[in-house]
Parts: sequence; structure tokens; C-alpha cells
Amino acid sequence: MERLKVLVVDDESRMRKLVKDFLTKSGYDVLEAGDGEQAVDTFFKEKDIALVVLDVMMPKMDGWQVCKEIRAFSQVPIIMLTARTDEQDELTGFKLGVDEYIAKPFSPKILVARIEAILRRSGQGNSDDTLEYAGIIIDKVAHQVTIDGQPIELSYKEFELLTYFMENKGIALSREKILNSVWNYDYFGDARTIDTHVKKLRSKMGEKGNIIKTVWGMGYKLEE
Amino acid sequence: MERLKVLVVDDESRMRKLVKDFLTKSGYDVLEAGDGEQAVDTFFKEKDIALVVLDVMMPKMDGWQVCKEIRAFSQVPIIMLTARTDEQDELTGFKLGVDEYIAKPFSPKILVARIEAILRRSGQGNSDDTLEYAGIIIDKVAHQVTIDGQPIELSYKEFELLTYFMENKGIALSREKILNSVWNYDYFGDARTIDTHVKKLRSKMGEKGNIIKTVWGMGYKLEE
DNA sequence: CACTTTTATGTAGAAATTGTGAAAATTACT
DNA sequence: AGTAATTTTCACAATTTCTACATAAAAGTG
Repeated sequence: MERLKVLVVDDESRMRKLVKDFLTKSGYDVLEAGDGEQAVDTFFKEKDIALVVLDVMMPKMDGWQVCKEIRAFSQVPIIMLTARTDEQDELTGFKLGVDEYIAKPFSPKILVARIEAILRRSGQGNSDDTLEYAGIIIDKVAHQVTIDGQPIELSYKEFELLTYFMENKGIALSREKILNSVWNYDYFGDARTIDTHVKKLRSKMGEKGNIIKTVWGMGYKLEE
Repeated sequence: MERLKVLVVDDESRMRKLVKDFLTKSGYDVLEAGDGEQAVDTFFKEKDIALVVLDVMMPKMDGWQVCKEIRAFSQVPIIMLTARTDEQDELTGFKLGVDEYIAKPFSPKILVARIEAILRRSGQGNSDDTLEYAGIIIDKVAHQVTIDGQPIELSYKEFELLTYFMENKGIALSREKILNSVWNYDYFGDARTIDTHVKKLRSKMGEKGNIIKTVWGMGYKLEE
């Protein structure tokens, strides 16, 4: 299991160090940024930051601005730190999609607790863990599929199979290939078991089922 | 190897810059346009744009309109960005021939992934899995043939046969040779079965069918 | 032009492949 | 262990593709 990355943005290096120590001890990988621009740069250079802790008051680019820039591309959870308990700020923050709002000074313990709560809640809401096409949404983390908003129940294999199709839409997949990818490499059974699974998948998918096309003499593919 | 050109259209320059940075890093040549009119101008001035990333909401001319104008002349893949998750929008988009639909905010990583998937699918990706000649495109991976942009349905043997012709265009192929290449070596049936397949191929290819010439007393060839 | 050879085409039956439902085997859950 | 759910196998039906064949059309030959 990989450690989750947290980006800590504050212009005071002492502050960053304190937070970093606590988070590192709690099992996170911590990246630092000393100002807003640096924060945005780091965020988009590193591609899998799980959460951002963001101070409001900073030189060059303040926290609100950083938040906006990040939100234009990402739903990553953001925790805002502010010295003031100004209510107006808090409102602005929620409008921008800030997930939590912690007033300085705060205890590092609380910060860690909040971070863990948020990550648990969002299921480490990495949007790369979802596949979407033609009204079919696959949530790999929750192991859940919805079609046009309606959740459908799939068995493990069915889920794996549909995921494989979605990850390779438009590509004709031979039974051999499917077996090697979805089944374990040590499977030596009948390839026709795929047919059966495709049949069940199609029927469970209702009228969307016909998106899985038969490529005669070859295998199957998910239509584009 | 030449870099593929991607046109990014958005009225926010900050947004364009971020997308551009990512795409440039991923090996694409990025052109920018700040509004719809500029987008259309740029698209038709540059003649080999491989893909367009298009924001819906823009001044002067919105994304749908730009899409229409481009589609009137070109089948270039289009990715639409929209802030709204309005389903109606999505429907309109697909009717206009939008290839992908990404809701803002999104992660640049996803955008790049989608772009690469689309280019790979449309065969423009840097792969030798596609054959192209005279408006006929064979996508070996998808096991799919398009003629002047229109996909046509071929059976397994027909697909193999056309692929063989395309790989040997301009070369007169004896029935013997064709049998040995397209059919299994243990085939001992009538060589005249090729005639039947050629007939079906020609008819399925419509007026492009006559590109397969008869070499009297010898076999067939794909005209060069 | 008559004649031979070769190719084109339509059709029907053969062969191959996939769809389907049910039963058997395996796995997961109390 | 007992039960339910899932996965796999299997047999046969349905479908698609392939091939053979008969006849028509076209091309070459003298």
C-alpha cells in the first residue's frame, strides 16, 4: 500500500515543519510549498496528491486564489487554515469548495484527525478511480457500477470484466486476451466461460447491454 | 516522428496555460484560442490538427457552435469541457459528434489519458496497428474498417483479406499466395472461394470496391 | 466471330462460432 | 456443516460465415 500524499502550503517554514512531522508520523507523505504559486506548481507536477492543507494568508498568491486554481481541475479535498475566525472567510471558502476550515492556532492532533476523516469520507476521492462512458459509471474503489444513475449489482467477475471492457473501449478483445487480463494467469478452463459472463453482463445492463459487441471469430468489444 | 497538434480553446488564459503545460509535457504540440471565432480561424488555417479541446462557455461563439462549424468540414476528434453536468448538454454534444465529454473541474491527468485514448482509437496515434490508403483505414486493434470516415462491417475473413490487400497494395497476388497467407495452410478447398470473398468485399466497400482489380489469369491486386 | 478460358454472381448447404438455459462445481457466508 | 451465491461446464439452439456449385458474363485466342 502506498502512502498518501498531502501537500502543505504555508509561508512560515516553522509551521510547515510542525505539520509535516505530525503527518509523517501518521503515515502520510508530505510535500511542502512556501507560497501560492509554488503550491499550484507542485500540485500539478505531482499527479496524485490526496489532500491539500492551505494557509489563507501568503505572499504572491493567497489561499483563496490557490484554491480556485486547483478547483478548476480537481476535486481534491482542501483544508483551509486561517488566523481569523472571520465568518465571511468561511463562507467564501465553502463556495470555493473547501472541505474543512481550521482556525489558527490549532492542535496538530486535530488537524490529523480532520484529515483522516476527510480522506475516509471521500474514499481517497481520487477521480482516477472512476471510469465513465455512455452513462455507465464504474467506481473502482467502491466496487460499484451505476447505469444512468441506477446502481446495478454485479458479481466480482462481472465487475472485473466490465471494467476491462471500459478500460479498452473500442478495442476488439480476443477471448485469450480477456482470460489473461481478467482471469488469473493460471486459469486453464474453457474460454467459453467468457461467453456466459458476457451474457449475464449484458442482461444485467439492461438495454445498455448491447454496447458490448460481438466481434465474430475474434472476441468482444465495447462499442465506442 | 512529428508531434501531433492539439488545439485548446478556452477563454480563461490561466486554464489554457495549465492544459498546455500538461499536453506539452506529454509530447503534443499545443495551439491556443481564446474564443470561438479564433478557434475556427486557427483550425482552418492550420491544416493538420489532430484533436480539439473545446470549452462550452465562451464569448462571441460558444463551444457548440464551434463544434458545428468544424464538423461541417472535419471529423477531427473533439473533447468538450463543460462546467454543467446537465444531461441535455451531453445529448446535444453527442449529436454533434463530440467524442468525449469532460466535466469541469477535472484532473489534467484524466484529460491527457482521454486524449491519448481517442488518438489511439482513431488510429492517428503513433501506432503501426493501422493501415491507411485511399480513404480506407484499417484499425487492426479495434478490428474495424472505415471508408471515408464511415465504418463498415466486415466478416473475419473479409477483414483479413482486405488487410492483406492493403499490406500488398500494387502487387498482383495469385490465388495461391492469397490462400497461403489469409487461409490456414491446411486449407485444401477450392481456390475459387477467394472469388466469392472478393465479390463480397467489393460490394461491402461500395464504390470504393473497384479499387480491387482483377489480374486476368493470375489473381487480384489492390490498385495503387 | 466462334471458341476456350477465366472471372462474376446468386444460391443453397456445410461448417464454424456464438447465444442460452440448466446443471455441476466451486467458493463464500452463516 | 449447511446454505446461498458465484463460477464453470456442457449441450443444443440460433446465427453468422464459409464453401461449393451452377450459370452468366467477360476476356483472351486464332
